[in-house]
Amino acid sequence: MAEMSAPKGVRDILPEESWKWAYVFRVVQETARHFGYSEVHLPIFEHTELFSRGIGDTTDVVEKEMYTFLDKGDRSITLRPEATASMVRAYLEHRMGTMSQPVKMWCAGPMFRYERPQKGRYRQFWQVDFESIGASSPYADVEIIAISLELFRRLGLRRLEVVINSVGCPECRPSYRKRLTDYFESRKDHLCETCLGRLERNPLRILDCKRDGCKAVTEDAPDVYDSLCGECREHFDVVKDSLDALGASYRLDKRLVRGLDYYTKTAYEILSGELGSQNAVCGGGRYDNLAEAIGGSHVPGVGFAAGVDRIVMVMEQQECSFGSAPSVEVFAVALDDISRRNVLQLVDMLRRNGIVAEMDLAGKSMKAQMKAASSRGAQFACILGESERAGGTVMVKDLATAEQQEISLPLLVAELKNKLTSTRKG
RNA sequence: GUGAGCGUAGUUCAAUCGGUUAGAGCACUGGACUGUGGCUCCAGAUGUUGGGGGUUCGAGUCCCCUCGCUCACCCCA
Repeated sequence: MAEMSAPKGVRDILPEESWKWAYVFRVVQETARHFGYSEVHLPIFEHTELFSRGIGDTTDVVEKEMYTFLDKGDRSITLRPEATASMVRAYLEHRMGTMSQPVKMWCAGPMFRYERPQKGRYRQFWQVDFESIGASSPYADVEIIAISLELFRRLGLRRLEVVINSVGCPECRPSYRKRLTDYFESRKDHLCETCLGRLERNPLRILDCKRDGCKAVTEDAPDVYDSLCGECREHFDVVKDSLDALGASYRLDKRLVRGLDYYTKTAYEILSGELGSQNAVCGGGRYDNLAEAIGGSHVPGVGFAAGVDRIVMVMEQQECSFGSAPSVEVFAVALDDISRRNVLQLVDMLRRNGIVAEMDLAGKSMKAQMKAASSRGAQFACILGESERAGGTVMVKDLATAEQQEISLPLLVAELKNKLTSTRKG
């Protein structure tokens, strides 16, 4: 039944998984607070132009991966493929340049890219995005990298690889680009077809081609580091020194590129070996020319985005803790129809007192209610029948030990809380 | 956009060389046990074999198309 299934490349996060996601978001939120980043909620769609100018109209993302449509007012609208452009747009639109700089914000939400789905890649996927806008100092870059490291440390991710590079700035990149183009031009016949295309549009991209032939050619390609201008070199040195000071290990990789003019200086990614071929769990860098590209004044910025789907995937693979799973503390059981009314009141009273309580909603027999109580994972069953009604009591059964105890109604909450504290967390 | 593998019940899988009415475990519902879950036993419900077309006396099985899933290329978080 095609009409009964979700569109290709999207997925439902169901109860068995959603509590794990909630845990990840809680950790993100807390980490953001400790680093002084404020949460913002930005729109899921924007003017198409924001992305074609902000991301670059020669990128694959903009050329063929965007969900773009005309709305009823004939405006070209695009479901956001990433969050950075919106962040900078919001910064400019709300004149955040008048605030104390940098402005540090984060957001979380779904992103959309029309791509062929595969492991760790969906058409709707979730990212958490941190941006530090308005400071050009390398310490802003370092803080961004540090947040992502601390976030993953708190989540318990292991065996991550941090890869960093500097892609230069509008001062030094053109000359590097020229040297690179000249170099590849002379070895054209060794390049694959896609790289021949890249040669004209974006020669930096050839550096991370995975084909053996191209890889071999890139071995002797001009080094980015030799081409960095003084400012970029100094910036990069401070970033590296600071990471050393923080005890963070990283690998330099001159193949890591962001070929567009708005991306400047620091570029980094954090990779995990548990993800298959979509191995980046986080990626980011500096974009000092993005604000201008989307029509604003010159505002430097740096940030990262981390993929929530992939984070959860790695955490599951590495059996990381997601805190405690939601659990039912009390399941109230009615022995007859008259007791159902009392059970309803009982459950209501327990909930008001902060106890996780449930009851049968399907009109089941007592036996089936008991079964439901244990399949829901309840710790206690509170049984209510004719004799309990008469005595103003409730029969409390510990479902793990099968011990039973009749407790009078006024004492019930205190008794239950007492029994629960031994197993309760947080 | 390109390539490969796979689609049978909610789920995991079975069904001989193409042969009758497509089965089983788990899960679900009910009962044995009329006020006590887990264990056991019994019973029940659930399928357009992803969809369409073709070959054949006969198709879950073979062929074509299509859709979907998975992985990889590509790209990225």
